[in-house]
Amino acid sequence: MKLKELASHLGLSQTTVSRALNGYPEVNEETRQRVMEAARRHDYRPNASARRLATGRAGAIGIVLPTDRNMLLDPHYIEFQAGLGERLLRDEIDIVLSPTKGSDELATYRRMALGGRVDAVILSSPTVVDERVGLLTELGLPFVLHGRTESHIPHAWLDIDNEGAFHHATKHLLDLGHRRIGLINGETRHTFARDRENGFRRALNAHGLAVDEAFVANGLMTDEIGYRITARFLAERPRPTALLVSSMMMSLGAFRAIRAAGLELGRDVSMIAHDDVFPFLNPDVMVPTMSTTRSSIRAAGKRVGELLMELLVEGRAPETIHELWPVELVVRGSTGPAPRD
Amino acid sequence: MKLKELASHLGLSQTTVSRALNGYPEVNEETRQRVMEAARRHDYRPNASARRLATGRAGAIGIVLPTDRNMLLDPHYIEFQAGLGERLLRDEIDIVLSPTKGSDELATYRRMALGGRVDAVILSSPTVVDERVGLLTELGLPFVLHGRTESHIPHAWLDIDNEGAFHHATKHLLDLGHRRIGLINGETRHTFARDRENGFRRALNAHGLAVDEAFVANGLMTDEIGYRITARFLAERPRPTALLVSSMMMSLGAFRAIRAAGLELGRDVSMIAHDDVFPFLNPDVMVPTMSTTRSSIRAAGKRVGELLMELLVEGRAPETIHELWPVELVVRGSTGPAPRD
DNA sequence: GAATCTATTCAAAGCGCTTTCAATCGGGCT
DNA sequence: AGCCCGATTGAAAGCGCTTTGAATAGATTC
Repeated sequence: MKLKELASHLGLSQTTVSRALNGYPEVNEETRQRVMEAARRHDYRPNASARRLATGRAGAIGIVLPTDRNMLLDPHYIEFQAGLGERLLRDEIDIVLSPTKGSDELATYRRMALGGRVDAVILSSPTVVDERVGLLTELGLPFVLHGRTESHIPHAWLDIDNEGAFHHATKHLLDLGHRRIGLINGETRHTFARDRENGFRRALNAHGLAVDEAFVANGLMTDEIGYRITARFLAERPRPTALLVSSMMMSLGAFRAIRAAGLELGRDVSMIAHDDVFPFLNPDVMVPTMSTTRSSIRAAGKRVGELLMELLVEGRAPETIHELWPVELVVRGSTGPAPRD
Repeated sequence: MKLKELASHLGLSQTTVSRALNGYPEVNEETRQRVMEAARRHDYRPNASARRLATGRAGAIGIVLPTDRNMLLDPHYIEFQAGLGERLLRDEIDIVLSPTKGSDELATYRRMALGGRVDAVILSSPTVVDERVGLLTELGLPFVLHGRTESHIPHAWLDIDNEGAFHHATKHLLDLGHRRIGLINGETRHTFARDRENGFRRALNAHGLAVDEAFVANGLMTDEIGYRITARFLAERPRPTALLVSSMMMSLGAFRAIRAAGLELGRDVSMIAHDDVFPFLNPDVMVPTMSTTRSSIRAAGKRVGELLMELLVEGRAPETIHELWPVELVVRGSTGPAPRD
């Protein structure tokens, strides 16, 4: 069923039917009801491509999906998407995933912009200096950055307070008497990793402590890397009495390494991990329960969707969109007072 | 830059330029080169909507994404998507995610089909009786089912041999002398869960053993549920000496429960978990290493993408597409001989 | 030299919508 | 009666691309 047919069925012009369906005010209310009813009865759906072509709007927002194994292809993505989708659903906006090989990433953004497949894109896991911001600005494709990057170009972003979170967490450990604290972080090129490290260092410095570089490590946020780094840390003498871990996934590995070293989490070694709140990994039911800095990545996705709509529909200026979310510290069983030497 | 402009730039008609770019044979080779070169220089990209409208093809395939927390919103999804994307990338096919609330799922498929946003869809995690197959067939929207469902309607599917995998795993445990084996499975409505249970039961029966229903449990495949079910199993007397677990995520919880009960994995209790091969969770580096039934969900995604293209481009008949992948059993450290009573 | 191919190019007609610009019809006003 | 106005509806022009049906020019055939 297309518009034309529907219109002739009703004995109306396409114009009127189109207007009625799209909520234009100049349509007689009675006519509108008739049109709506007929549309429902015939299960009419406007053809997406035609509508897009006519309006110039794509009705979709894009996410470039790097398919390389070691990109951020992990639960973070899907949770974020779920939140985003939750919001976009309301306006029947689709999410277009454009798979890409790592090296072609920029080209893929270019393709998206020029091809008119999407009205805007989401940028995730930015690096400290992220060229995507410049590219998209140049291409004129609206975007919201989830995270932050150093750029003089004004743009919309939403980030959590990584610096503050890890500062807070570190301070908490210091207050518990810990003096040798290890940082198990994501890859250095990512802004969030740098920010977390900054928070960590600031807290130590404020306490008059130097950072032991042997206890700062970065890597992919996987179970395995978490295990390796922790094992390495615990082999040092003296070893750290507390660990700050950038992801729950890594903390799983860290946990194993602690046990493998014959130590007990929460007593011999304390740990605080950053929790993005995954439905399948609950720090509350771990044994011992895991202390975390917590911020729902799903909620962030939802909010980013909202901001995107403001950008697109209400024409809000990108440079007015800067949101920094506070991160709460949830103290649970994996943190305790520093053991006596 | 649009086609019209590019054409007038070149002093050619839109027709010729369009043909040159799309590889039609009736274009002079020299002309084609000129066109290609100009297109590159001007960074020309055909407008996706216009092309879709003209050809009737959407150049995208759809995935309905249930945003409810307790649907399959977990790492399985993203890994599958990554594999799918890897393949679709080659043909510049997009993946359109249509977020939906659980209850509106069917309506979302309907919307996708009628709106012409996608050329086909992927169906994931089917239930034993899955109404989506009927709906899509009726709507005439091509699809490939990842998994299986009971349906008299011919359709394309790719599944792993869940029955065989768990039969094999159970048999292996029996051979090691285990007699009380627990099954920690996904939700019963999913076909894969039913198939795995069937494999489990068949192996026990073939061995002349009755299934102890107290040792069969189903639930969401999360860390937490894995923990709870295992704790319950281990509280029984006599308790099971081996566990069959439907996901690595659950096995993490199971592992904790085993330890919490003061038991040792691989000695007091054996475990075999199903591994979908996540990059962030490696059974080889766990302590002890985890025995698994292994099948890469990412590889499945890639293959489904391939099948989709055969369906769409080559016009292969859906009913000729039935792939059942064997699942390998990888014996590692978490399985050992049954302890003496 | 006329007729027939062959290779190449083009004009124009859609694809199914939205939107501009006009047209129509009563009623209200002067 | 004649004119203006608000409310409602329509005809037609695009949106940027693909594709059909023709046209053109040079090559080949008889």
